[in-house]
Amino acid sequence: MRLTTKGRYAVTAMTDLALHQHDNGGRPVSLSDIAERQSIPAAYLGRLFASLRSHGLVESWRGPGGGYRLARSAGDISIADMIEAVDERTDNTRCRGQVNCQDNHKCLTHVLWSDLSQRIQDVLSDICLSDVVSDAQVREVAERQDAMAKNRGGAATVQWRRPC
Amino acid sequence: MRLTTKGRYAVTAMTDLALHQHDNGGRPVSLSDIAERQSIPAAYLGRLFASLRSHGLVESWRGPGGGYRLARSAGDISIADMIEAVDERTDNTRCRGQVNCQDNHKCLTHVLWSDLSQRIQDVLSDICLSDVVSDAQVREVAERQDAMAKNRGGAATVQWRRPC
DNA sequence: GGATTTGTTGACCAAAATAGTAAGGTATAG
DNA sequence: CTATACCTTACTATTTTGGTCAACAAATCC
Repeated sequence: MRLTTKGRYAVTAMTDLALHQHDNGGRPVSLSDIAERQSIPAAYLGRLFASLRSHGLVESWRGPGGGYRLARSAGDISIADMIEAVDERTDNTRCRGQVNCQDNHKCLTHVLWSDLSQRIQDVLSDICLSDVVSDAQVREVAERQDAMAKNRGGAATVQWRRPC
Repeated sequence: MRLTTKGRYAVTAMTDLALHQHDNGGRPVSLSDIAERQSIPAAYLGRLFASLRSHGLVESWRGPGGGYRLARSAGDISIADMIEAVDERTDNTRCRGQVNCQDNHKCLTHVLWSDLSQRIQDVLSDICLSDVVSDAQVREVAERQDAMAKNRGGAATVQWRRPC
């Protein structure tokens, strides 16, 4: 599990999604809105959302008025879930999961690292999206971002469609 | 703080050093011995040790019989210390420590990430080299590695010299 | 003093991963 | 039919990583 820009984008975008999920009567939140609010390249973010979707973290709707919504409750999505979804595991141990990496036994690195990465995984699994969303600092930034956003269009009509 | 091969090498090599510090009457442990035992390219490891040294984690002696020893007690060197020493911080937030990364304020990513990386830092700061060395699995691998090593030369004479 | 050993430093390099772009395709609303 | 918005693939540029090499400096041994 590595902390990289890709994972950061994913967490940021998911946080934005969680924060705006109930705007406009709960209609899906569009990619371009998220990208603009969070200053993330839209085309790049689109690919990240494809991963988030294939990992079952979000649902998507196509066509006008389409966009994304969380597929599970925010309390049920951990930071680890989001990072894992976009950060396709490029094996961390160089041992390719094998146990006979040196002299037909485990190498020292192997022993050290599996424990260490598990601990980090645990930390990230222990924080969920709802924790993030309810954080005071996060709310403060979000409110400023909303204030910044142009008021585009009036209240939308509530609609329900089946996700893709 | 990122978990990469470089940091893994550092932790592995430091662990090896700690384990063999009292061999041969406490004379410095040579780079080539560590590299061979842990299957790490010697030239590469040499550069990592240069970083470890400049960060005050090891002391070095040149010339025949030279090598490295821990500069502090193993209980006083954390995993975070070792990784930080070799993994020259390539700023994790893209905001370059600035606080006005979006709209003249903190961006959401900034808020999220500084907290998250702090938590990981805490985990890695909480484990020290002596914890690693006393781990049962680690000792087991180390003993096998020692058994593997050729018996080169008899007991060396004890010597004391000032580090570089 | 000279050869040898061992760490130190800098320049350099190749391969991989990352971050990002572009373009064509599919589904849906109106 | 057209505009919207997600979906997918292919491509590219840049950065980082992991690694090598050679020259150099210090210490020891003879």
